[in-house]
Amino acid sequence: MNASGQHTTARPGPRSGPVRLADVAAAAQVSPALASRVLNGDPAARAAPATKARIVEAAARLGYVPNVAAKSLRVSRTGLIGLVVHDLSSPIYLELMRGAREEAARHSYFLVLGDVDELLDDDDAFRIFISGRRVDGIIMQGGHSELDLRIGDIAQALPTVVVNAPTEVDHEGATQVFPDEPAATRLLTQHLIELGHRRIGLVSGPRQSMTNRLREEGIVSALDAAGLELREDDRVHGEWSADGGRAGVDELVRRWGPGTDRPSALIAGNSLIGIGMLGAVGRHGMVVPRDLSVAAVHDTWINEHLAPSLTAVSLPLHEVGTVAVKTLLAGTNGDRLTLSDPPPVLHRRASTGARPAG
Amino acid sequence: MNASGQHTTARPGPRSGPVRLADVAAAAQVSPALASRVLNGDPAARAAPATKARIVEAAARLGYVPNVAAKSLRVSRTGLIGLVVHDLSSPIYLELMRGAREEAARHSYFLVLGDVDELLDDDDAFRIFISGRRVDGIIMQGGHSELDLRIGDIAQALPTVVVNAPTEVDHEGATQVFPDEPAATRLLTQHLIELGHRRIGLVSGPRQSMTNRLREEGIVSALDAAGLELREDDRVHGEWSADGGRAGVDELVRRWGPGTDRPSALIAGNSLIGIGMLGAVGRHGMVVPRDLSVAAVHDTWINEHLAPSLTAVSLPLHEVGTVAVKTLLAGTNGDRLTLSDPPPVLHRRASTGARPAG
DNA sequence: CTGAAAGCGCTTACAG
DNA sequence: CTGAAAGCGCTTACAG
Repeated sequence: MNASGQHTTARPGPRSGPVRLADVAAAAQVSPALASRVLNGDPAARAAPATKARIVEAAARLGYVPNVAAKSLRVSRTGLIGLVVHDLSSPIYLELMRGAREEAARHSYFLVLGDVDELLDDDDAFRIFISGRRVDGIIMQGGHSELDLRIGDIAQALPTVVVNAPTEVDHEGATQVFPDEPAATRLLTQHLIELGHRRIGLVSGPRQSMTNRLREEGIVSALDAAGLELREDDRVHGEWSADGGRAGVDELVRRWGPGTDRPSALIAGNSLIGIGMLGAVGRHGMVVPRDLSVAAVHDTWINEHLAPSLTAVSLPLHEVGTVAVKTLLAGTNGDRLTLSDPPPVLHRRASTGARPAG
Repeated sequence: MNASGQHTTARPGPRSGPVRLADVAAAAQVSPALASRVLNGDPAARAAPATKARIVEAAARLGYVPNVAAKSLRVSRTGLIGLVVHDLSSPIYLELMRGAREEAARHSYFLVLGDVDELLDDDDAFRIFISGRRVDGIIMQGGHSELDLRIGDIAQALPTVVVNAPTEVDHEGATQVFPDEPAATRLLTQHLIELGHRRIGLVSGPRQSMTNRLREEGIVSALDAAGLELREDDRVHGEWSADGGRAGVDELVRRWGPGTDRPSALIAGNSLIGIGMLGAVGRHGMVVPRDLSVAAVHDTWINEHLAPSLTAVSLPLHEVGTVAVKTLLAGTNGDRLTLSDPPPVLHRRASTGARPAG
């Protein structure tokens, strides 16, 4: 159109690939630099409103979506958080994952799934995940003895938050976030005491695990306040699973023998154990709660649908997930956060009742 | 040390940041190009074994981990697969997620979690996830009406595999992977027929959902082969949840009224519904399986621990996950794969029994 | 076969 | 305030 007749009409044909920032800039007749600043809301960019509008409009019209890899390379941020879980088949931590995912989304972050065992087995995967700047930070479930040993190393390479299961020792730089476990089991125990139970047993996970110890601590303190105790022969430790719950009840029944005095109520160390216990108690010919009350840690949707429905105390797992992400993104470091908000809540259901008169 | 005294001793101080390919190359005294080729196992790189060893050794010694962002930018591959799920609180698809994660890991891929509703609500998130080259491909659960409508668009932007819930129509370019639903419910129904049941009811998810239709198809065909039918008034459709199961039983009981003839067995459209049904049946004063047999689709670990334990047919969800990833990475396109390996397996448990004599 | 060079698409000191 | 230029760390045609 102009004198030379070239520059205005001879615009390069539409590029085949995805729209780049340069395309937007060209369309809006500004430099890529300015386009970048405006699109990213840089306050220093005080272009004329009309110019800004032109850039935004061009981006929208062309369907511009920033190339994440290029951005990452430039700013050394991936927009990803690694979530390392023990076992993707346990529903207990779904709520935690959910909380973490939601909070991440609020910050325009996405979650990348890692598996503890795989990461430990595959050195390459471990290195890529941890040191390959594949993620900006990592949230991992504590309580896995082998992985716990490496938390220090991991935290050195990457912002790290350990959730849920506190570890023995503090780890240089790793933040820990977990629910107030003793408060939860205290509540559960008090409920049973109020129902008249004087001897209360426990089926839980590995005895030495921090999680078990904290949960026992709450039980013992509540019993203690009532002048009662958690007897050595009334506790069984095993797996954190329904099978563990079943095995625990089997073991207790074996110990009791016929005619012996026995606890009138049992606490399940977690929700899976509780489910297993309920089934096992029935199989031994006892009726819950008439013969034995059962109450569990973790309030999941299943509890309400079990027969009998399972009394349980809720743990703020959703919050653990959100707080873990917040902490990670805030760059807080090395703290140990015990979540007390929301506090554990007792959900009374059909599996707990008054101590039998006998 | 040499004449000039500079070049040998004045090696640049160790760079502060992470080790780059250039550092490895320098340490091994080769070009970055060769280092890249050797480290990536490029068969064209036929350097002397000693040279190769030097490169590998240098990489190991320096703890070199490739920068994922730089690699991505260069090769236009992220090494990530997006997994878009409906509801991170449903345990049913954990097995699918697990299968997908494992298969992804085998190919050195990681999974990024997306949420259907969030992606639909947040246009930015949707665009970044789908078009930002944030992931190399996407696996999404079908059966979400709103998202199903956009499958075509998504598949156009990205290799897409729809799992589990087949959609109404085929989508240009999207592969679908799902279990053999009719085979599963056929097995379940045949089991009940063999137990002597002649009238069998159903509590399932939304009537028009493809998943429900396929599951009904199997039931009807098995009944048909035995000269029986699925009566209109013996089926209830609602949510795919335990609450849905409970509501379904409530509704059926209401319909039956006192003294009426009624089905002697019910099929649960999925595992959550089955759990809800078991609880509800008990609450209505009926004993399973004496008064009513219950059998469900999906064999999860919970079934065994319910009271009574729940008869169920397994679906190859783990395989759906692995096949989805394989398909995605193989670049296969536009097929509809019905998985028949492993075939559905019936797990007989205590919730199904012979038809009462009455 | 190997190396020098270009370039993936961004952002951001730096100069104007 | 804006633009030209450099550079994030890789890989890969291209030339030798």
